[in-house]
Amino acid sequence: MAELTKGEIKRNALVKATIELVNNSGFHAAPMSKIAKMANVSPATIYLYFENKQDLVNQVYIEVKAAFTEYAFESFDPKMEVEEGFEIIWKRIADFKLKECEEAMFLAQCDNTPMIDEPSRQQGIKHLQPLLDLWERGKNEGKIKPLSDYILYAYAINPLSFLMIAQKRGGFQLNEDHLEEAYQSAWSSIKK
Amino acid sequence: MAELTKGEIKRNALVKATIELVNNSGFHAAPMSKIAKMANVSPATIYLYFENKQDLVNQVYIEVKAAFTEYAFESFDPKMEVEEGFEIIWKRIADFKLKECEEAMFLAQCDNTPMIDEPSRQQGIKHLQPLLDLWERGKNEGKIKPLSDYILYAYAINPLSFLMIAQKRGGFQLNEDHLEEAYQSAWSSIKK
DNA sequence: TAAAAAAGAATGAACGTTCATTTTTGTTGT
DNA sequence: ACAACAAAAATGAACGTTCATTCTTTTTTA
Repeated sequence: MAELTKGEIKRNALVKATIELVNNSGFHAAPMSKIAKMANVSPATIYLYFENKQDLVNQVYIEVKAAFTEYAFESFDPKMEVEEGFEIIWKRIADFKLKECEEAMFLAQCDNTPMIDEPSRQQGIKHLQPLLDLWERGKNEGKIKPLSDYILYAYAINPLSFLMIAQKRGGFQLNEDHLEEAYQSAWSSIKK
Repeated sequence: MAELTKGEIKRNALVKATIELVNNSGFHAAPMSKIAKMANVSPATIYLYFENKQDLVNQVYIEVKAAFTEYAFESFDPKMEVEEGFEIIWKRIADFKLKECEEAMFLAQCDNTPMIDEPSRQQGIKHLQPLLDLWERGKNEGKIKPLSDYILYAYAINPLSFLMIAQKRGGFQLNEDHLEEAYQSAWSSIKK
């Protein structure tokens, strides 16, 4: 297994506590003292690993985003056919949003607020490149509508965030059938 | 024209300032003192109109949501054909998100964070009923896929929020062509 | 046993909220 | 029409609290 130093363990606990507190209370009600307590650490210790609160949140965002995209592209190979590649990526993303619900919620919140500073946001976007490349190829091969990447993302990927939040908030339960329906909606809104 | 009392004017200024500050800095960096200053009002005056900061944000949310849905359904008539009704509502919503960008951004932020308390959130959802009714009818008439309202919303309406935020953040410009493409994507993902 | 990591207590700033006054408004009697 | 005045609205300063961050000391590591 991964050899984690004591420092890495503490840092991970801080990251996890930050995600949990920000998810459940929002940035404004996630004070450093609570984050420290939840991570079983002194407030002062946070400053051994992070410059300040903004830096903490930025770093958590970048790391979670990286974990998200790594998960998304894990079984994807750029040599795949466009249809297969998209399906695999889409389903991995759906998987992530359902299984790693806390992380996904955190990303959704960051992506819709001024919580994260601009450089970190840019940094987070970079990892999506393989998907954009796949779409580019799909457009060239006449398999995907020649739409802006923003529109493709809005209709093919982003709806999953909405569904995840709806699920988390109550009532609605996202089951296997729903997921297949959602995938069909996603694909049919971008396929040529 | 509307006869506004001095109090209503002040209250409106407070609402506007809240939206602007929360949009640009987030709840955590929108202190009452700044909201007051931006509304040209003393901090103490806020408490003549709102119980406390949470109440202020809740009320602003409910009011903006009400304005949003009123705008969305303005030219809609429940007796319309399903296709026409949906197109009209969709385009009004798109209009709102582009023209009343500040209000729409505020709603998007509220809908993706724990900023608003649960009762106010529920209150905000109620106004969407005409759209859900239209979908219900569309399903009965075999014109709309028999999907959960959540999924329909996720694919037909919510993508507009993503596009609006992308536009606001930079680079991407949402023009007439984009809008028509987006509408086609929206309709094709829910039509039977 | 020296250096690094961690802790808890301390600090000053900033926050939400309230308080004691002042200003504005609207009503009354003349 | 207006002076007198009570009620309402609005204010700036002040309050107690909480926050992010730092300082000093203790504990752990190597």
